[in-house]
Amino acid sequence: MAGLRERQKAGRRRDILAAAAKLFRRDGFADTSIEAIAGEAEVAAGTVYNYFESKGDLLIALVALDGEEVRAAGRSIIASPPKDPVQAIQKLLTFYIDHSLIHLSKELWRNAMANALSQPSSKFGLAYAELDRKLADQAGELIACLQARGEIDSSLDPKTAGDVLFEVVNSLFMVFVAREEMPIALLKKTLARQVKLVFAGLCPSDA
Amino acid sequence: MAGLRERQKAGRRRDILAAAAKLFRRDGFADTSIEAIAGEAEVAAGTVYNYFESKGDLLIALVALDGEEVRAAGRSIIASPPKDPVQAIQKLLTFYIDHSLIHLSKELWRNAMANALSQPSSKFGLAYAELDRKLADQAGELIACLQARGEIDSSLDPKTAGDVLFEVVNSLFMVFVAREEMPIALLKKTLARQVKLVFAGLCPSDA
DNA sequence: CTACAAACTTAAGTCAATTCATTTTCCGGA
DNA sequence: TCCGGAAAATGAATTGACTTAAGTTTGTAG
Repeated sequence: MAGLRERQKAGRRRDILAAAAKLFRRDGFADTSIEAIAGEAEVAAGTVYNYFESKGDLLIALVALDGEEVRAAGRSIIASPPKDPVQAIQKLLTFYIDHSLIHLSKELWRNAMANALSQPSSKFGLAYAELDRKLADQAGELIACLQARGEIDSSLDPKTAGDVLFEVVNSLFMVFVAREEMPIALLKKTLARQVKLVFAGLCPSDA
Repeated sequence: MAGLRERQKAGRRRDILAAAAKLFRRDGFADTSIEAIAGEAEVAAGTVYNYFESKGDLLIALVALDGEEVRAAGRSIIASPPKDPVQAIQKLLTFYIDHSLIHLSKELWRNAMANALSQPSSKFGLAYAELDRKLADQAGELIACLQARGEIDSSLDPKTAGDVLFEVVNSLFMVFVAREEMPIALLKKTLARQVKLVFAGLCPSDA
């Protein structure tokens, strides 16, 4: 009968996460205290720790929500990728980038990544790592799809190719969020250059 | 005459950094307090803040020392790279990896990276970013060198290629330090697979 | 030799995340 | 309806990074 206690618990969790989302976005991560989040959610500070292991976990939980959204949308790109393989890859990766700033600022991304890095074994640190893996797998799926159409050397391991492409976009994204002044256009331009290079490869052409 | 004050100051700085290195290595980052570092260096806690902006900066200073060492050693590899271009690249990148754990544990790397990420504009956050850039540039130099020997398509931008290769090794290194149980052999194996793929490129071979 | 200013050190704070002993709330059974 | 115990909430206490204001030390100019 989904007892009252269960429902209250789920509700509290939502309330706390919503309060955190609101305050993190409004005041930033560093300037939002647990007290403030607790106040906004109308609970005591200690209660927050019954639902989340730390302030950082709260942020990573938000990132994870965002990640699921991106991943779901990414599927539709894979379903009908552009003819040109380089464009297909660019489209998926650019999509990841464009979505990243809809819900979260650069400051929040920095702190989320920093927390995931320094606490990789916590419940939410693992969640972050898994999200990354899923997005890399998604890139791998796209590669497999392009291989099936003969656009990409079919002797290559699509998983490895997906990993490399995700590493490239993820590394560039880290630089992007680390520099408050760097415009998203520059990130995309750099990404395009690097994807082209990965596509062409380093070995001398037979020309 | 290199006034007494100057010399004392340099000495203190060295003492504090040495104390931090000792305690970080022995007890880990989280379990080492500024008080303890100050005690080991025989100064007051506040004094530490005259030399370093934060506990994280202290760690990044250690990483920077390590980084300079790696970079200097990397030059000798570039000076006489192996004949085979894939092997040359592997040798440089594998060297970075092998050096990484000589002075710093996985836990220290995680915390150093996390600090550099969350405070990218602090003095030492910038130092970390610059170190990364220098290592990426070094990879670019190697590519340029291989291009000069005709081992690599000379129409490619060596800087871009160096960036991509460094992103690959750096991303894999982050996964490596995030997983306490991951052996260095697996990291190298994965790196080898990805480097080969970047070398070959994704486009269908003309076979 | 002496007085002064700049730079340094210190120790006593402040502040906010996290913990924990205690109280309150909910549930199932008598 | 009432009771015992488990789960959850509470907020005061703890902890440790970082700040600051006051006191020292050092180099220097008169």
